[in-house]
Amino acid sequence: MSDLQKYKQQRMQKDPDFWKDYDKRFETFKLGMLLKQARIDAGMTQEQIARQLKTSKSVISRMENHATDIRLSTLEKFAQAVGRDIRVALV
Amino acid sequence: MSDLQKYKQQRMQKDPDFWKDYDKRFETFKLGMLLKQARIDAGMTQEQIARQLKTSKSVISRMENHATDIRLSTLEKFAQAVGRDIRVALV
DNA sequence: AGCAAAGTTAGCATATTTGCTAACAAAGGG
DNA sequence: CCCTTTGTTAGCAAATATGCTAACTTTGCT
Repeated sequence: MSDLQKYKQQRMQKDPDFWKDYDKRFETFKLGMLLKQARIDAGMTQEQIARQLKTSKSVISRMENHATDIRLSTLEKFAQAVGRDIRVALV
Repeated sequence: MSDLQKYKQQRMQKDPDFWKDYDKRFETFKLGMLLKQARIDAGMTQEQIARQLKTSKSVISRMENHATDIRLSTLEKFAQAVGRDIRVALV
């Protein structure tokens, strides 16, 4: 089962009304998953990322889960911590 | 990592002050140009964009010139105003 | 089961963007 | 030139992300 499916199942059980706002939150969710996947691909824990960004692991967790919006600079810092770079384009 | 990035890293250690805000300024510049170009390509004035975003033209000008940082939601709104969409990726 | 590492969340303080107004500058047409 | 449109900038208020602490939960391991 994919991470996406696992996430949905767990979230539905805890928060049955979640599906109502699902579409609204989907973009946020996708970004969080992108970050989480990048971190896992780099084989790092949230705390390791946090140390690189000189912040605390709670900040990282929020970025991956609850962030409603995010600044480009924050995204950039996260990317560098996992040894990558961001690309933003208008398509 | 590109040669430019390597050079900057080495140079940054020797000369921290000069390169202090280099990345930030350069990214801002690039982003501003991207937005401005997108607007011009769409054949729109800053005021037209502003009306779509329900804000004032000064906000648009600042985005294109002086914005030091920007939120993804803001970028997204701008993109929609010029009939496009943003794509953000970790590369 | 018990323990430790990893991850989540809430509440509050701080930092920064964003929104707004108003004045000014630049560019172009009559 | 004069006038209009377009673009720029500063300063302030409001909205929002970010930073931090601390408690809690989950996961994996022995």
